[in-house]
Amino acid sequence: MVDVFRALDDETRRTILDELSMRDGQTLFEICSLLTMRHGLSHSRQAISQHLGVLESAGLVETERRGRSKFHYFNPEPLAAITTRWTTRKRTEQ
Amino acid sequence: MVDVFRALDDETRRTILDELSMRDGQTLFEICSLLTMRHGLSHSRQAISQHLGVLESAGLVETERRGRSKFHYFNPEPLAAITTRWTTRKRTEQ
DNA sequence: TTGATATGCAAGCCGTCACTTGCCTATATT
DNA sequence: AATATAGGCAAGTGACGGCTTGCATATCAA
Repeated sequence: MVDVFRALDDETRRTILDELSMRDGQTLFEICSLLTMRHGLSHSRQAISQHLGVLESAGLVETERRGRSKFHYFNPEPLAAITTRWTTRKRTEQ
Repeated sequence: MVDVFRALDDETRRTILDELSMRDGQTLFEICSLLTMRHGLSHSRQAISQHLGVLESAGLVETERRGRSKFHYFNPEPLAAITTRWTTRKRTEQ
């Protein structure tokens, strides 16, 4: 299990979330292509696969397998806990 | 310069933000005490000092020096950019 | 069935991060 | 002035993370 904070601490993973938030349901190869074409990130397929594994482990990406393809979907729900941790907190006067 | 995502990718730093968000203007020694007493984190003074440096470099903590003491203040503003990056984004239909 | 496509598993390398240790500077106290 | 307090700087260590490489599995097409 990877927490949301670690999952977000990587620019490649953040860019993957950018792409998925714009266009859901992409496969590993499609994501690899977009990262190379639009962001100049030339990583191996396995590197991206591991990144997607981290994002899925943190609950930020959900997957659905059909045939030999695996489709990835962005789930923004875990992001809510980040800000609420420090915004909705009672203050102790000094 | 440290970005917000890296600064948040550490439980000790997140706990420091917890403490500062509850009670602003604490010194290094006060923060060290709280981490040991209330959270069982027994790190050296230098370790906490380095964490505060990271948080300050990310803009999450601001400091004010008076005499030989340095007071630390929580600044939640950089947190806003995290969620807005993925929530306020136009979606491309597939 | 044969070959191509889409992905998974695992080991290894290398850089970075968190933490410690030792020493130093500056301010306050007596 | 001498001592104590609050913090800073820098080098070293151990562990973890990101990436690659090689091989394996599963599905589709011809």
